[in-house]
Amino acid sequence: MTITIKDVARRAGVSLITVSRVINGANNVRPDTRARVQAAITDLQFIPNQMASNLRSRQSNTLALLLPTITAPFWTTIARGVEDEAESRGYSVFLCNTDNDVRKESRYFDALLGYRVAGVITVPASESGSQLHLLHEHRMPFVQIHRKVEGIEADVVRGDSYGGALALSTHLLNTGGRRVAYVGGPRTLLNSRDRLAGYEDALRNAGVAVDPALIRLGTLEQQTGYAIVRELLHSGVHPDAIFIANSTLAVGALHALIEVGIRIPRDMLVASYYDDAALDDFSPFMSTAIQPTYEMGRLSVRRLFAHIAGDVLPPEDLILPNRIMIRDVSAADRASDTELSAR
Amino acid sequence: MTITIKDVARRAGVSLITVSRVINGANNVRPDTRARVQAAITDLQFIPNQMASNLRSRQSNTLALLLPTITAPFWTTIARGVEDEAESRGYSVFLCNTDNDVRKESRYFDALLGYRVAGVITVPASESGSQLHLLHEHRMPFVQIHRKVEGIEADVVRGDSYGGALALSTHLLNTGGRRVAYVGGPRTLLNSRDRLAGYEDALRNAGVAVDPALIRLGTLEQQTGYAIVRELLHSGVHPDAIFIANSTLAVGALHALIEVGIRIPRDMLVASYYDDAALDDFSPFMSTAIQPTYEMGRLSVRRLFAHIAGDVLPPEDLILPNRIMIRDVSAADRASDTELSAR
DNA sequence: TGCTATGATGGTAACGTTATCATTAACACG
DNA sequence: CGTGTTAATGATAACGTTACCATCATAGCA
Repeated sequence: MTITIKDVARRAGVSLITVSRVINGANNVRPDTRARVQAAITDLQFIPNQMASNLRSRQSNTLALLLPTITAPFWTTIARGVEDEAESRGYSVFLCNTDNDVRKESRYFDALLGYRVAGVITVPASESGSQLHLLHEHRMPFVQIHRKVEGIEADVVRGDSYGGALALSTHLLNTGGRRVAYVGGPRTLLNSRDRLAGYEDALRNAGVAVDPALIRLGTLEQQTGYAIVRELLHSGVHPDAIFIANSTLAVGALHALIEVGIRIPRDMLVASYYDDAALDDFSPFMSTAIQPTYEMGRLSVRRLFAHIAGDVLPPEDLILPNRIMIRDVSAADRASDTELSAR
Repeated sequence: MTITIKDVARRAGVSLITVSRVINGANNVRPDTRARVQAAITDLQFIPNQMASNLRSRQSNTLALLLPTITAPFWTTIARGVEDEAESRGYSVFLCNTDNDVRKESRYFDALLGYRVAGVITVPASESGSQLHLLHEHRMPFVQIHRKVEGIEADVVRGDSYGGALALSTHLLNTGGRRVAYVGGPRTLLNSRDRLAGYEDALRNAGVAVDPALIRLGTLEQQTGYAIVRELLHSGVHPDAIFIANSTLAVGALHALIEVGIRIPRDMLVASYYDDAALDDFSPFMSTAIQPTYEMGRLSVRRLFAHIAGDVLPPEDLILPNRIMIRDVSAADRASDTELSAR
């Protein structure tokens, strides 16, 4: 029914093996033989069966990429980086959407192991509950992006959360912030911890005491950002600046600020992690840290290929710098504003 | 090296076939035998080799989904629908990102044919240049979403562009619009044509002449929406309402309106196709048509499975209704506004 | 008791490709 | 001219699973 290598061989008047050699670009085939085989392949519209090839050769030219969701630019830009780098090496990418659900993630792990993909790049669905050890146990090469599962000794590629938070927090302090609030994710996430540490160190470096009342942590949802900022404004702690450590939280936070009529940067200095360039217009006077998502994707593939090639590399934290965009007014501009701490 | 069905069989004291039966849920295995095999599978952490299984059974439990890009909610919501429906039937989905590039798309077609996936769901990269006939020639079942390739007689699942455009245009006319402009995509796209037809019929139904000067078509980019609206405002045709037939164009168009200081709906009635719910706040007074992306994904999988099952169905256009959100002020409110056609 | 129907299990070949080794021809060299 | 070396090609087995058919035990029934 379907065309096989056998049909091609018969038509070209050679053996199966010679066809196989042509397909795989072996160099020990006479040019005219190669041409005859190529012609037969074209004539018959032959497309080699990857299943059979992978089975026999015990190899695969497919990678898998697991992402928490494919509806946010942060993740999809990573996917672009992964795909481009993989494609340049002749590999296809199996894209999987975990929805941050460790059970869905586990099902994908099973499927990927079943398909014997060459390697896996994953943003773990959870830093504590992910069954990443499954991959280890089956000797499946893998690289983590952005998150790091506890107890797993393996590579992680991620942005420099500590550095980004330090830079933005320092900037807020330099431009007049004196009571700088922190709105961020839970301590259970590596990047959230690092960002909090960057914030705290910025305060310490500036000789400003860390006030626990100004530090608000919550889940990484828009709703949460909104709720936290509303509470912050009504709690009587009177922040004059806010550092928001996550892009999704920031959207909610900005809504809360706008709703109450707070003007940025006149009434409140704001700096934030911000991963969706499309939303830039939303916040023209907010300094931001942007993660190198595309590069994270590419680097993780490069690292993965080293493992696939069999290189024995000690597990590493590969940290890429964030892009810091300074966009609010200078301290001088703001100092002239008498409504400084009105709220 | 890797664990195979053979190892499981030896450990459980049964033949290969019995293990295979257990894996595939055959019902003619004694419960205690089944339990022994299950135990052996668990002990050995055996994961069946899908390559071998697919090769021998000439079947696959994998579908492919090709999308123009994965960085826009419109497409990714389709992906959700496809994945959910596929998963409920025990199928995995190979997600592919064509970037609207027919060459990239062709490479994916080759890969998918090579992997002998069970079927393909695709948003063609182009309605004229896509090599969709490749799938036909290789008897690969497929369903198109949103776009329809010329000369290909096959199913298409899409939103009711004509109906959506008719409804919104009619609404603009009903709420006081008299010179309703049309901003939309090129006539080369099926949905763009349908939307233009809906707009024109709305005018005809209302007894309003179609003025070519008010109809502006362009590429589906934000930039284009911006440029078109600026030109429209400076061209002297004085529209008092605009129907924007595409979500991406709408973002640019709104920027242009805001920039010039036009207030919606006071100075200009606006209605638009709008597929990104996240941007809703951007346009609180704009009526919108929202496409049933999730359902489009699910329906296309259901249709695809009918083909995979071997049902012979005549090619069909499966058109799903859009959700129409009416959100601008009423005609009465607006009529009292003396600045009606100031610009 | 003998016969058939049914359920449980197994043996062997096959899916379409590539790994491994073998074979042949061509050629260089002393 | 014989020998060794290399290039081109082929034969066969194997990858890990399932299709197909066979076998055997058990039970039901006349």
